[in-house]
Amino acid sequence: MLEFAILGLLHDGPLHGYELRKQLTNALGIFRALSYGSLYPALRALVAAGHISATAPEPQPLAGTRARITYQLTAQGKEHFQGLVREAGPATWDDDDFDVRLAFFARTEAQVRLRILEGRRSRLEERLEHMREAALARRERMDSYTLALQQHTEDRAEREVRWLEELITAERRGAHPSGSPPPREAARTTQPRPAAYPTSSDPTHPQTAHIETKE
Amino acid sequence: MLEFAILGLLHDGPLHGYELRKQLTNALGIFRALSYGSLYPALRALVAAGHISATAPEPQPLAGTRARITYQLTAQGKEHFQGLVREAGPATWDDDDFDVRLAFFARTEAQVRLRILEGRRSRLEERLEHMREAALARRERMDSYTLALQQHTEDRAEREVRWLEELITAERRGAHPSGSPPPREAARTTQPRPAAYPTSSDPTHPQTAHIETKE
DNA sequence: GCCTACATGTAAATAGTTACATGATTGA
DNA sequence: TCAATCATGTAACTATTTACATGTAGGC
Repeated sequence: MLEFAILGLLHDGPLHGYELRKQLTNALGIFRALSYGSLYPALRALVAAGHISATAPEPQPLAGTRARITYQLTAQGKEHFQGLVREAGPATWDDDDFDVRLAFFARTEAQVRLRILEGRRSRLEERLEHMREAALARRERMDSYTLALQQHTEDRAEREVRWLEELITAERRGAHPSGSPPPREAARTTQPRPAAYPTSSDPTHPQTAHIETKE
Repeated sequence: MLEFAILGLLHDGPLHGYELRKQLTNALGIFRALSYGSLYPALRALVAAGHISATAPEPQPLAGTRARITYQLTAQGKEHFQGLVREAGPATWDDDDFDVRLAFFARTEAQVRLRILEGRRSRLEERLEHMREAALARRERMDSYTLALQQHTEDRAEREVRWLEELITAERRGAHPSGSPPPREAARTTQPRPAAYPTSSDPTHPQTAHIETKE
């Protein structure tokens, strides 16, 4: 999940570790408090895998800073990310994963977006049902705090379902919510297409045209 | 966190593992999908530590079931739990921990309850501030999905702050006496409120916290 | 002189999951 | 016969945090 998020963020342009962390925790809100103890090893693993490349530490660092190492996505990394995006399965429907996926929806094909949104919705509805059953079963034995928590959790889930409903509707209309600017095209690819990958024998859906609805 | 939750649940009476898991996932909503792979080892560790005791597997299991092992809190376990409750520190302010703590508020002293509620609130407010700053900084580079996620996350946090505000107010009114014995069958629920949520997301309507000062 | 923000890293520990294995009973 | 629900458990793995270590530079 962390690697996915790093690749997704790096899609918008090169960044160094420290800044990457800030974006993941503050801007996107995913990863409440990501530690360097997980970030830096992850970055090195991605470099080793060839998904990202690292610049040598800056020879003359800016005033008040230490030399930084800037990471950027390779063509291979871009491919890899797209592969991960398409893999979206049941694991994607729960809390943390879903947020991360949604954060990079602009780089996700419409059909996958819809699958994720609907998967998330039914997951939430399932949970709501379970909660209500359980609540009924033990309603006499519940103190006011448990009850308050339960109701808040239910309320939150209901709200998210309604929100998802809106997103799904917008998606089906082929439009984007909030009348915001459409997802911009990806940054230029400096490398030509890689020749072949071992798993390319798997036939992908041919009708998946990368359609960006431009208003 | 898991051990804390087990001890907390067992406070209400003995349970066997399978049922314990159901309560932790469905009823309390904490632990999205707790696996037996963590539950059973945790139970054994608690037994080894003397915090809970296990009955021998039932000689004659009920129809359609396998022999069960029932666990119950020991006096020592009760003490230990109270110790953990009082330890509530900054780690308690974030998402998962907070829910678990709140779930066992009925067994928590008033002053600790207030500390947790206020800690959680300021944590959320801090997060909101970070998010808004970050959003401002990169608002031109944000696609509609990122924006939608951000707004939903903000909205959720704001709502939780308001909810906490209510809980804190109720707490300050002295709704629950300090160091009181656990309200075993306490908190007569006024109304389960079936599905009476407003259909439109009306931000002006504050969600009523169900901390009824049952006295 | 110390604290904060910037910047990168490692080793050990922790908390949990996944996949597996067993086994009884009920109902389609 | 097959799936589902109930019920307990183990071993291997994964992801992530914590605590530590190093270093620069500006402001109080």
